[in-house]
Amino acid sequence: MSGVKDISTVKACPRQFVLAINDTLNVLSGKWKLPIIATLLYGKSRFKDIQENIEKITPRMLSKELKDLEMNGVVKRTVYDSTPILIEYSLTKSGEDILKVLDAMVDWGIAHRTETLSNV
Amino acid sequence: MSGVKDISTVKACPRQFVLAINDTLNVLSGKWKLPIIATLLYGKSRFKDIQENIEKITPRMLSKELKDLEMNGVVKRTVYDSTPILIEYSLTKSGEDILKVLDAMVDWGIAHRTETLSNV
DNA sequence: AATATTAGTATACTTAAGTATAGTTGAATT
DNA sequence: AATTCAACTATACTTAAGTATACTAATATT
Repeated sequence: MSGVKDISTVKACPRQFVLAINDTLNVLSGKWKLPIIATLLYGKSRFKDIQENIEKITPRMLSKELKDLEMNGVVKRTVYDSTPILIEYSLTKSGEDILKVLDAMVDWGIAHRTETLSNV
Repeated sequence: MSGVKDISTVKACPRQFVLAINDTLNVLSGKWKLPIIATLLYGKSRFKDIQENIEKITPRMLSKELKDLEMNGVVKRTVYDSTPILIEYSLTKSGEDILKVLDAMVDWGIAHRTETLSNV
């Protein structure tokens, strides 16, 4: 019921829809956001693991993006006060739910490739 | 059947899914892509109209982004050989179908706001 | 003939995003 | 006591994205 369903609906596209789309794009855009989210979906959780899983990301970028995702409520950082200290990154509920968006993107991307190939 | 349905599926996320997601992000990312697509969905079609509809976009950026979207098969440029010459921009089938992605983004964005507010 | 309109292009510049490389802190291992 | 490891931070730099301002070519209007 919250979705944009057709063009006539878009004509009256409310501000909160625009904000919602921008929030979503914010979480997904940039070179490393998607690899990081995918890695966390896959189950890897420690800084080192994520870094090793994503070839060529620098610790600087990983740190920056993780902070960014944490601030945006997509990633949760947990410090385990064990010895040695363990820091675990995980997706929040919202973070996991973003799969639905990725799902729609996969569908569109594949359909689009088919579409554009058939028009050559 | 092309969608990413759950985490176990993601574990085996095929290359073509990644490519598809990247294609989609490519079409949507940047400061002006969404406003342009929204304007075309709304029905405006001439360069001037689009420019007037999107406050603060420079002709340079509009020109660049339209070319980009055209190359990506999302926008179609039609030259009407009338006097005066008329150039019309419109969304392709794929371009219109991207509404489904926007739809998923609206849903996630709104749910995410609700979610994060409830966690304060 | 001078001015306006549409659909842009050209050049120079600024800001944002990302990279490279080295260093830090605190505990653990040898 | 010296080295290693995890989880980063700091500084300097490059590349990409976006802005500002002015201009052009082809017609149309006054």
